[in-house]
Amino acid sequence: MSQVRVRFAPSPTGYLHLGGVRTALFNWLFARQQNGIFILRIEDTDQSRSTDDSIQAILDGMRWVTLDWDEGPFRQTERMELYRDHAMRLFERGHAYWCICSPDELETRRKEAETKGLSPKYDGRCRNLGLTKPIGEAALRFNAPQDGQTVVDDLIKGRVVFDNHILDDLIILRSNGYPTYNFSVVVDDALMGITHVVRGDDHLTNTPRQIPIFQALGFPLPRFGHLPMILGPDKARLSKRHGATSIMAYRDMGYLPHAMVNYLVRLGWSHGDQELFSREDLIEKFSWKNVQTSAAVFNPDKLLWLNAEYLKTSPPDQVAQTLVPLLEQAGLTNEVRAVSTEWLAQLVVLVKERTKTLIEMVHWVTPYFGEVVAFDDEAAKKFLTPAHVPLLTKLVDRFEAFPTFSKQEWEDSFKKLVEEEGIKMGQLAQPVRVAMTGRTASPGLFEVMEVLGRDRTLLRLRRGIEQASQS
RNA sequence: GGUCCCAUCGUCUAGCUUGGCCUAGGACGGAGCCCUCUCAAGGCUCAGACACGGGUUCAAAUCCCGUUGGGACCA
Repeated sequence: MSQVRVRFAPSPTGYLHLGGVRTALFNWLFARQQNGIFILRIEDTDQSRSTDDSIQAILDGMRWVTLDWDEGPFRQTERMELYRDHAMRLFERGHAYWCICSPDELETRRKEAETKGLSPKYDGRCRNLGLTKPIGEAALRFNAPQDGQTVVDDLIKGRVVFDNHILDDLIILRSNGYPTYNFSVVVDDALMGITHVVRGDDHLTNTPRQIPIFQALGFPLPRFGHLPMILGPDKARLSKRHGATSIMAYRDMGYLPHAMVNYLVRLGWSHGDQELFSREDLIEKFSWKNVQTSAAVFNPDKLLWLNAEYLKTSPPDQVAQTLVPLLEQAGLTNEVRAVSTEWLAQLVVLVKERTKTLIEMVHWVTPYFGEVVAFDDEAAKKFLTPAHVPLLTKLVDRFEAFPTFSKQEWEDSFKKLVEEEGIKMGQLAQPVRVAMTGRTASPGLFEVMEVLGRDRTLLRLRRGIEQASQS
């Protein structure tokens, strides 16, 4: 069998959305698994809606989720000659004819047919006129077969049969010389040697229109596969009104690209009960037969959970690295430069169990930069009062007796004080926590001290005592 | 309107090809308990589904037919 060649062919009419990424992902996985070729093709024939910004957004999005392509990006607007040549070839072989019906005429006739309860398809008026060259405004129509059936042996949906008499003589070249969608895809898929056309199932009913064109052009048929749609919570096709649907919006919200990929692949595909997949896992285990036939609702909660999983299990130094630009955005540029990458990784380890996104992580990590920390008003009001001064002072005195920081020794010393005072851990822990982090919620106290180091721990505790005695 | 696709917990899904192992499994979310210096994380437990109706069969979530309900495409 010849080499697998698949493609992802988005229209550049906006950002790259989640559904598109999933389609690209399935194609990419199949290509990688089969040692095939993955092609990126930009379907920008509809120039009125296509923009260069959108093309850039597609490339950026693909790169972010690291779906690399082997050929392309091709642009349809650079291939106009090919479409015209092949359209003319169909005309010369008698598979297409010129049609001089004006759009207005077609519209009125269509309505007439509809009121009579007939099918609204083209009535074939110009089919046998035998026009040899375009006279004024003329479109080229494909002479669609009307007998028999077209069978699609779909990779995902199985065998789907269409009666050919429903087929319309669709326009392949508009009167302005531009090809129509159904024609340009066929030409591209054929010329690019695509072996498996895998796209959204909104294209399933386009397939019987396209197959006869492949055949008339004398090209071999690719296999087809139609992926189910992604729906919003209201079961309507996922769109902007459901909130963020741009892949890049998720980067900005602090999601990890691997978490996105893991989530998206499980939306419509499964491998038993497995939820977490490495890239290698996916390439190895992916198969069309485990792709779901029905549409799936996008579930932000599960995505969030997955992101948290990836935050917890990814190598801390890598997480730290992706966190740096976000810290800089948060105004911590100088602070970040002042510390080592090892220390940043240590910070990630400190907070990763408590955060679900990189944005949350930024928030959790900020107290550990700089010498001193800003106290949260509520927290200080509750836990740094004059009543807390004696106890905190005792603790600092004991800590200062240690020439160096030792997690075990400091923790023992802390617990001993608690015991001697006959109080509960929390009664001392909370004031200490607020003094060190400015907040009432933080990682374990002694982990925090470890990250802060002896000097900063003592400095912050003293500052806490100052604050407490002043309030 | 026509054609096509789809239908298991709230959601993602396993199971359906090759009926019995299904008193339907897992995950997210929810509830509760445990752990605990706070917040998390983690552990354990619970609630929660085969759209409906007919067949076929000793036996159907699984096969067939229909109904209903979603969706897509064609304009």
